[in-house]
Amino acid sequence: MTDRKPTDAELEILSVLWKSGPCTVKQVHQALPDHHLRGYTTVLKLLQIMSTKGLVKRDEHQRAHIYEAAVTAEQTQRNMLAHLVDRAFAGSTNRLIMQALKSQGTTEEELKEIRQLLDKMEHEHNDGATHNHD
Amino acid sequence: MTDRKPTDAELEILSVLWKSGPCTVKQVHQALPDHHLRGYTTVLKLLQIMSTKGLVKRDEHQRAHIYEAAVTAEQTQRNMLAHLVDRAFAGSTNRLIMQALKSQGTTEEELKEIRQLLDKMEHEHNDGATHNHD
DNA sequence: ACTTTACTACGAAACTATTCGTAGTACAGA
DNA sequence: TCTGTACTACGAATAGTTTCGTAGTAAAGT
Repeated sequence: MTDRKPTDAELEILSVLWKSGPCTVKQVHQALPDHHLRGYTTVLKLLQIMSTKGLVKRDEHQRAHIYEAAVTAEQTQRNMLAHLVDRAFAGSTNRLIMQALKSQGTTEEELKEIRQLLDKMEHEHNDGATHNHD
Repeated sequence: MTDRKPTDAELEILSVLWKSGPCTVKQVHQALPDHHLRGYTTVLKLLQIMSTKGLVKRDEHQRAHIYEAAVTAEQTQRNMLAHLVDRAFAGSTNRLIMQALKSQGTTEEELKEIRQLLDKMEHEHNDGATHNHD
């Protein structure tokens, strides 16, 4: 349910819904970066399939159905991250983080942001848990 | 060339090659976690396809050909990370890192490791120079 | 009422990934 | 040489994704 792995095309549509909230097919279609390359009915079909998969839910009260993401960005991101860690990083989330840090042109602003989260996590470690330093 | 996006099955095979170095088909097959579920010729076929895609190269001097990864783990990881950032994180690597940090049960050890990399990157920001100290 | 417009539903084609079976071949051992 | 083994090559079946065309329908305009 929450642990589905959307395909690329599905992800593209989910991104629109996450960003814009509930939309008609038309709105989704127009919001796609390459909407002139995709047929309208392609998007419709995709949304229908996603609906049966439980990735989106729809409100049929209007003539033009309203589609809405049924999975949150966070859930999906975590799943995909977990999958990637598994497949390409030999199971090590840490390795993924290190690689991501290296490969981006990070601004100081962003580095600071990460550092703050790091601090927060370290606190939680110290308060809550048994820590073993060997 | 460097920017191919391996499929799941391909990634599984690449992982073996990254870990073990050059291998025969047999060796790859046996190294797969679920090798009893995959046919030998399935792996062979996959390796042949990957060869035409440039993901692996092979040495045909032996009767049993030797396959070797033609892309590095790092390159591939970066590509896949970039792809994921694009698709699922609205282009923000930072958001990916934050999410990854949150979703893992991180040890203090690992947090420290990340912090060190962070320090190093901040230094580079400050003096603008590239210096590798390690 | 009739026509046009804006939608949905759905079948089917095109493509890709993954699977394995069968056929062919080099080589080792009898 | 003959036979069995261990390998490669490759076609073809299956399954999933993505595409869109065509048909049907409700609603709005005339």
